Amino acid sequence: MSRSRSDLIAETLEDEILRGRFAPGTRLDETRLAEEHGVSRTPLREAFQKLAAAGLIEQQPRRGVFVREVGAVELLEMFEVMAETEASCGRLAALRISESALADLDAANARCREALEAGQSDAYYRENEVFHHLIYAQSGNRFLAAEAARLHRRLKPFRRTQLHLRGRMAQSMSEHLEIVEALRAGEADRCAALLRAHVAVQGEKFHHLMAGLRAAE
Amino acid sequence: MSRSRSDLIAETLEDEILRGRFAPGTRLDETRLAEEHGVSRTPLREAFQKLAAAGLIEQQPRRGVFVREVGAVELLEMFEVMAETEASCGRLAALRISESALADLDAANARCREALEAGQSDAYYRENEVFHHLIYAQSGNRFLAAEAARLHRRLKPFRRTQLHLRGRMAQSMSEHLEIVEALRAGEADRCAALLRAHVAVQGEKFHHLMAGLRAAE
DNA sequence: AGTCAAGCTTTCGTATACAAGACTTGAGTT
DNA sequence: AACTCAAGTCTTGTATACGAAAGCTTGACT
Repeated sequence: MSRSRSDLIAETLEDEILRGRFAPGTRLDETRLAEEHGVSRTPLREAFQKLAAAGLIEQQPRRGVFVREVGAVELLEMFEVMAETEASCGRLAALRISESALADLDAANARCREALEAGQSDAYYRENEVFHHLIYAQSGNRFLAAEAARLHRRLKPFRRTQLHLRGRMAQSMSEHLEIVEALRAGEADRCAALLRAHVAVQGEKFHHLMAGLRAAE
Repeated sequence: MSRSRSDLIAETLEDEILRGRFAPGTRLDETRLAEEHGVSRTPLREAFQKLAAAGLIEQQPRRGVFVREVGAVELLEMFEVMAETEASCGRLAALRISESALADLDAANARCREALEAGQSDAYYRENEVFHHLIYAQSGNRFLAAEAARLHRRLKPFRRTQLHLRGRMAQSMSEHLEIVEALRAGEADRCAALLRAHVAVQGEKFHHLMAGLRAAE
C-alpha cells in the first residue's frame, strides 16, 4: 500500500494542526492552502475528507472547514479513554511480553532516570514515550497498539506541558518501575491498574490546569 | 454540523460494504458507482477518502480502490479490543450508572428472555444490541461510547451468525444478568471482568469457526 | 507455440470551469 | 441612528476536461 499525494497533504496538515499552527476554530482556506502546497483544490479537498474522518476538522457545508475545538469535557473523556487503553495494553502485555522487551523497558527506564537526574524534562518526555510505545507493541495486538498510538498522538499537544508540574517527573519514574515489575511478574490486573492510574493522572493534572485557568478569568 | 453529499455517499457505501454487497477484495469502480449515485467522480472520490480513513477500503495508487480484506489475525485482534473496550465501558458505568438506566437494562434483559424463550434469535440479537449500547452510554464518556459503537458496528458482520451456535443464547442471557448485578452493586472490576469474558467469547467462537473452515479445506 | 514488446485502451489523478449558496456592503426606510 | 433588504462578491460543491500511468491486446520474433 503506497501513499498518494492527498495522503501526504493530509499528514502535513494533521501535523500542523497538532503542532498548533492552526488554532482551534480557525477556518482553513482551500485556495490558500492549495497554493501553498502547489496543487489545485481537488487533492486538498480529498485531504480534508481524511482529516474530517479522523475528527481533526469539522466541515460545515457551504461554509468551509474549521479546526475542531475540543472542549474541556471531551478532552477529559479522551484522557480517560487513553488511561483505559493503556491499561488494556498493559493487561495483555503482562501475559505476552518477551524477555528482550522487558530488557528494552529497563533500558528506556534507565534513560528516563538519567534525564530525571539531569533535570532534562525534554529528554524525559522522549524516553517516556518510548516506554509507553514499547508497551503498546508488547500487547501483542497490532490493532490495539495502533489505536493507542493514534490517541496518544492526538493528546500530545495537551500532555506536553505536564511534566513541568512540581514533582511529576520523579513520581512518573517510580510508577514506571512498578509497571515493569508487574509486567515481569505477569500480573495482568495489577499492571492494568498501575497503568490506568499512571495515565489517568495526566487527565487530572489537566483538569487542575483548566480549573486554574477558569478561576483566573 | 450538517451532513454533506459525500458524507451520505460514504455512509451508504460503508453500509453496503458491511452488509456484504461488496465482497472483500472487490475493486470499487469509480465511474460505475458515480453513475449509480447520479453524481460525478468528484464527490465519490471524496467519499472514498473517508472510507479509507475508516479502514474499510484500501487505495492503491494508479490501480484503484479495493474493499479491505481483514485477515483472521486482525479480526481476532479486533474482537480482543472490543472485549477490552466493553470492559472499560462496564468499569466506568458501574461507577456512574443511574437508577433509570438500570431499569432500562432490566427491561432490555426481559425482552432478551422473551426472545430466548421463543427461540427467536433475531429478536435476541436486536435486544442484545440495545443492552450493550445502553452500557456504552452509561460509561458517562461520550468519546468512549462512540469508539465502542464504531467497533461494534465494524464487527457486526462477523458477530451475526454466532448466536446460532449451540447454547450460546442461554449462556449470554445469564451473563447479562450477572453484569447488571455487578453494575447495580457498583462493582467496577467485577463488571469489567464479566463484560470482558462475555465479549471475548465471540472472538473465541469465531476462532473455532475459522479453525473449522481451515480444516475443511 | 510461447514470449516479449509496442501500441492501444482504460482508468486514475489533477486542473479547471461553472453553478449555487453564504457573506458583505451599501442604500433606503422607519 | 439603527435596522432591513438587496445586489455584488467570494467561496464552496460538483462537473468536466486533460495528462499520465498501468494493464491489455495484438503482432512479431524466437
